Amino acid sequence: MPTDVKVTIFEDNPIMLDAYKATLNGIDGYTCVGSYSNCDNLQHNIERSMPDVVLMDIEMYGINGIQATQTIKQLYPQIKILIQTVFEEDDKIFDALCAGANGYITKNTSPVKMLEAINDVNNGGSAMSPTIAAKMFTLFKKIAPPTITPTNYHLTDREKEILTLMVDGMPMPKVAEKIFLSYETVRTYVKSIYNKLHVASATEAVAKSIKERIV
Amino acid sequence: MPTDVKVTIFEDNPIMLDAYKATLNGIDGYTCVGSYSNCDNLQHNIERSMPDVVLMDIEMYGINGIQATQTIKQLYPQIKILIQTVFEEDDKIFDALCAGANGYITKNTSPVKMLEAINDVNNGGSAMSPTIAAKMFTLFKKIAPPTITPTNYHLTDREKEILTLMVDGMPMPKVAEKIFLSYETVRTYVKSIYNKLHVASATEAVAKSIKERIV
DNA sequence: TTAAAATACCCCCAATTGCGGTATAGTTTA
DNA sequence: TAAACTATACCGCAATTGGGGGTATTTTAA
Repeated sequence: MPTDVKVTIFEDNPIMLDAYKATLNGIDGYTCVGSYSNCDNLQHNIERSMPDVVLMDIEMYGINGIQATQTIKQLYPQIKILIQTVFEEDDKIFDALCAGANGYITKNTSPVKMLEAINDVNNGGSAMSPTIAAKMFTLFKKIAPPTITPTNYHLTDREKEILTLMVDGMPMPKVAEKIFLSYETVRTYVKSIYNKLHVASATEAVAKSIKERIV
Repeated sequence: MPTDVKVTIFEDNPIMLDAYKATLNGIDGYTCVGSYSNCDNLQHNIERSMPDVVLMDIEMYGINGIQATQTIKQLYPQIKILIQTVFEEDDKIFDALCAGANGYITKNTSPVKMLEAINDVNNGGSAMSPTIAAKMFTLFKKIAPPTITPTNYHLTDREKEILTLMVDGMPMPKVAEKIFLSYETVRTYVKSIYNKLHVASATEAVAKSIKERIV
């Protein structure tokens, strides 16, 4: 028999907290190893329970779920975090994803779906409610569009290398130093980059590179 | 009794095509209104079947699933498209999302899950296999701005205005001309921007502005 | 195999930028 | 009301950049 999936719950509402705990402990394959109604002593509580999966309420007093997610992920990247929320706000989703959440489900999700989601994240996948997924798709399209038809500017490896350093704001003399080329050579490459990108300055090149994800 | 969800299938493999068709027609609530093994006469086939949901194989001869998705979405944005794939390549997912897909599931998905996914997209949600979702999360984090908490650099309106023009690659003399300020004044603002952004050059400022969506 | 890229290097010169200042008038706010 | 901030403007100097011209190998592709 495989080991149970160890779950720690963070949930504002004590009634919900108990309900989740009961659900988990009542079903084979899952054990609730910790349940907390706030994120005080977060590190201590995580270290004591050492869960596989954390079920994290996003709306909590004090430290909120997103901050807690960040903290946990920093300390223990292998712990999977499943965010739970009543709201479906775009920026919250966005923040949660950036904080390193592995899944994002709404609170009206059925217990069956919830256990499924816990399984999914525990197995290295991600779980999302359909509405959340739809929002993520929308968000994705919003921030991704620049590369609908990625133009190929035929930059050589050296050119891409130099362009990348330029995007990091490195002045050419430093670039030359870093990649062991003469200053003049770097300048020659930069000129070539400008030609290929149809720009006339470093700022333009950098802007275009980032916007069109050239580097 | 609610109307059946009308589904049109595009699938390379005739055996799979028949299997999907049989599954759909065999279960209450779903009707297969069209099944095609390629995307020839795409528009005609869509117009004749007028589905609620399209089940689209991504790997097909001739017009591929992504192109077809784009075409269908352009013609009939209300039709939901569920992409099906054996592969789980990052750029395919990316392209499919950009083309306007509503869901993305792997072919090893069980019929139950598939019907669920069809329902999800039909109800305006999105469906994703856990592995796909995980990949999307990763992709998302890669292209999302690195700032979890967008830093407020307290730029004044003028500073933002000038920074915006810089991001467009405009040299300072041109900027001065454009906003009717003296060249030296623009330079003073630029210095102030660099201070606030903690950068030392135009390229750095531009890179930071775009990456952190300051402008 | 021959032409075209790609790689690497150099010089000059004018324009632009970065950095250090200073200064004044007006507006906010503590 | 005094202090702080904002918007505007200027100067000098050194460094960096942009644009133009070169030259020479090596690798790639037609």
